[in-house]
Amino acid sequence: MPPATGVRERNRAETMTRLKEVARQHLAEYGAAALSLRAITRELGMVSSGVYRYVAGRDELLTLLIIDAYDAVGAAAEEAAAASARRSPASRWVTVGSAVRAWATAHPHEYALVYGSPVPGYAAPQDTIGPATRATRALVGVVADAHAAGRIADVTTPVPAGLRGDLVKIAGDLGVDLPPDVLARAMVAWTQLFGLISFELFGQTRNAVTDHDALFTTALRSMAAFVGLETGG
Amino acid sequence: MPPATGVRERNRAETMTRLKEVARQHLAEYGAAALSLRAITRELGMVSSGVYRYVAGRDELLTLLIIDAYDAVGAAAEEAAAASARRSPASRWVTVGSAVRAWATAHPHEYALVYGSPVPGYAAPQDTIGPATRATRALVGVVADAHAAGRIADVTTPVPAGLRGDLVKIAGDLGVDLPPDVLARAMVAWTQLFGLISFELFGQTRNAVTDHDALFTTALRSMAAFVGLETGG
DNA sequence: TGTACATCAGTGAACGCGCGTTCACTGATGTAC
DNA sequence: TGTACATCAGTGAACGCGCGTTCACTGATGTAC
Repeated sequence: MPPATGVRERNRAETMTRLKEVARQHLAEYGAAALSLRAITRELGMVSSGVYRYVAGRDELLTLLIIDAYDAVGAAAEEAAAASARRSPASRWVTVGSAVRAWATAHPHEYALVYGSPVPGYAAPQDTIGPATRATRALVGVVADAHAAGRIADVTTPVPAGLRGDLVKIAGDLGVDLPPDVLARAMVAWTQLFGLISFELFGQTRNAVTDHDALFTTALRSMAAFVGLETGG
Repeated sequence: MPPATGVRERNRAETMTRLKEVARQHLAEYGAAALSLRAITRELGMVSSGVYRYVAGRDELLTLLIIDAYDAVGAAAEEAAAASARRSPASRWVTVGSAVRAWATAHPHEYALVYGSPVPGYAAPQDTIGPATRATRALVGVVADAHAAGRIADVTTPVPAGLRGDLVKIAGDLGVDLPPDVLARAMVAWTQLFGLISFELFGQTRNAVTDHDALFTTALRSMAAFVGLETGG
């Protein structure tokens, strides 16, 4: 009785998994710019040309890793959002933001791959767009949940005409129901979060900040208030 | 009558200038990771080994470019701060922030060199620390000026103990007189600014934001209010 | 002013390196009858 | 169940590339007397 999946198919899937694992390790250790097909296949115990049975070339491997990274940070954010569903909106913002930061500090090169300077000579294909929005959707989702529950302070931010259309479209793309001015504040908070993470990981606050945990918590709480998210239970 | 500066000295200074110019061009065109001594000397019309009369190696050239970039963005920020000295604190924040963004969009690879993911295999020496703080000092200076003039709203942000010491030291290093909680808000606004610029330049808002000018102005105004900077004249 | 020596910018050849990708091949796995 | 052919994962050699850096050199510029 031959197994439902033949030996070839199983081997292939297994090798593909190992390939991605080794590639991820190399990315973590040396960074994206230094990612080398030859080095990876060497570590796989395979001859360098063998990799072309699995990926079309270096760019395709990078695309796989980018999708992986977006999915990983997206999953971390979604989990944190789900786990904190019953807490106050402000507390959820802090929780989800901290989850993103925790993932980033644990995987600095993967973070740099997707949120840092673009890899020279590489153009991201369409496949990366979907996974790219997962983390954003989780963060904005916290704001949308708060809005739906009527737990956002009643402040209004002036939104110029040129931006209004963008915000309406973004809300549609993310599948959330948020007034433009609230979404505008959420985007400001969103960029603040990633700006702070980048400064920490890329060394901009070196020689200045020693307690990044404290800075982060303070920043996240401040931005939750800025967005208008309610605290108390 | 021989000139005060000999032919050799003049030639050397001129070649050094050209070298840095070409290097900057290559950086702008191909990015830091692709910066090649051979390509640069080729364009200089010099043989590749000749460059070692001017720089010790690739890392030293990168250091020169990093210092240049920090100085350029710092100068842009300082000019904007000085030119807007008589305007309201909030207006100055918008002005200085916009100047930083204008420089960044005009020099994306230089921006990426200093605020993007670190160049693999390169460790920044001490020489880059001084110039690195110029832009920050200009931005925080706007807040400090407002504080000195009593033009910051009287809100307080809770600052955890671990962060307080960092903030006191940072204020000292930057040579500004600001209470820790105001400086904490300034840092949040500072990271927001660079986060938004990075998202724009690195493509994170592609397919979503079409009017970056409007988003920027909105974000800067919001963050000025967040910090507590007064508007009106 | 003229001469002898010292400095040093730039040359040209060479080193050893690792890279991505191609190509014809072998031999194990799978399939049709 | 057995045989003949098809598929395809992985091999091994080779291609051409550009890189950073070293080294002994030449010839113009500078300096001391």
